[in-house]
Amino acid sequence: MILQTVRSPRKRKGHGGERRQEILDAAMVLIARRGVQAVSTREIAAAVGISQPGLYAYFATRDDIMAELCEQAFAALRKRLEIVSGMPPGEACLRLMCRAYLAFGLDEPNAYRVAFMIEKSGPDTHLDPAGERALAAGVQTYQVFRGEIERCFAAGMTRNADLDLLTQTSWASLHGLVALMIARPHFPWADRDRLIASHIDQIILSMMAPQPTA
Amino acid sequence: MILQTVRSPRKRKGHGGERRQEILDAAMVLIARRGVQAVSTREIAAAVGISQPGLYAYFATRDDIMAELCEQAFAALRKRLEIVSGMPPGEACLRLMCRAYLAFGLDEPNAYRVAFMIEKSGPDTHLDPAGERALAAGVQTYQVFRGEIERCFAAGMTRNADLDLLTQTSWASLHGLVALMIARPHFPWADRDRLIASHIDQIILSMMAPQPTA
DNA sequence: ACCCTTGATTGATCACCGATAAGTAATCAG
DNA sequence: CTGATTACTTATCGGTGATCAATCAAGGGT
Repeated sequence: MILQTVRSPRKRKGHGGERRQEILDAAMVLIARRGVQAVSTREIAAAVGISQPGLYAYFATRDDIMAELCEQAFAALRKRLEIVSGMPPGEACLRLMCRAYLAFGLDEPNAYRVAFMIEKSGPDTHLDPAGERALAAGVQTYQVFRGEIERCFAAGMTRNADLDLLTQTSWASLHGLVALMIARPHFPWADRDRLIASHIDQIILSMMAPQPTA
Repeated sequence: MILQTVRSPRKRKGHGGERRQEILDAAMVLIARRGVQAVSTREIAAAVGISQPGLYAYFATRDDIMAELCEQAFAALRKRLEIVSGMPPGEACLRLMCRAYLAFGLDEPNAYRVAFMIEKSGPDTHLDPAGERALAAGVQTYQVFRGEIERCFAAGMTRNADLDLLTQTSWASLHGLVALMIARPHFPWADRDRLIASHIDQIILSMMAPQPTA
């Protein structure tokens, strides 16, 4: 595969953050084309027209690049979720937010993968700096999601269950559908639109039903 | 890390299928210890006491080893799900099956990862042989899951929605919780037991409610 | 007892990976 | 013009999955 773009359309005089974003953009394009795991630092470097070690002037690590892309992906998801922030609270608002979440994951599977489906390694319990940043971005997005649910509940939706419990259950359900459909596209899935509708119904139903957990 | 076991406890004379399972067992142990992505063919070979190229007499590819482990993982999940096959159909049966699913994923995160969370690569649409086998194992397990739901529905549970739709929605929800909790253990999760209870409630509720999708 | 075929296993090697070290070329302040 | 700083390079390291020709252990035929 030919990887280099214009072979260094400009060199020298790289004044700060410009190259940095160039690298991130190139990385995202390559990820979309060849998959997250398959993209190498050499490919990224070639795509922006610099040598492979040149990347390390801007990022400490390959994972650092991924972490930055992860932050950007979470920001994009956050933006999608926030389209409901101006809506009157209620069921329609929550439905739309769920729909926005699924649309993001299914429209931009690679951004979604970068945000949610990169696992650092095994069972070692501590977080490296890149992992910290990624998690923080995730938590921030979580809080937007949670905030909207809270708003709808405060405005009179009946269920009085634990807000975090309900938010995490709902988020996990949404994630499950996106992650599975992305990761296993060859599975004999039911009709996509009906599946989405069914899934959202499930979530909304659990939000509005009287709390059965006890 | 010291990887070799007894440094080649026995060499030569690998008569057929015995070595094969040895390799798989060693691979699974190493995966549990160091993570799926971090385990190399050299480590696996050293653990069973053969050279690295020696693996390729038994498996065509590293991914082939993973595919075989994937099949074993799905078989283990299937076995867990089948504990409800002797139960009288009904809500309790479905609840227990959901609980069994979550227990498998959370008890054996690495088996779960191998089964569900290994992504081959990017957006190339076709499946390699290893991927085919993994998918087939997944479908087989799906059908066990689906079969139990069908049995409960046939025995009088009310909802008459599309069975595949409901099964896939439920499976996806379960997967979402497991996948997220496994992949992001540092997220500020709610209390684990209550989260599990809430999640199962959500799924059961959607199964028993009258079909709202239209 | 011998040889010789067969197949399991190996060391050597390939291309590639992420990362580091040290040197070089361009730019800018004075 | 000089010196320092920045941006980048080449060379290299150890590790990866995979391939290859060579080798070693066993077994059967004679």
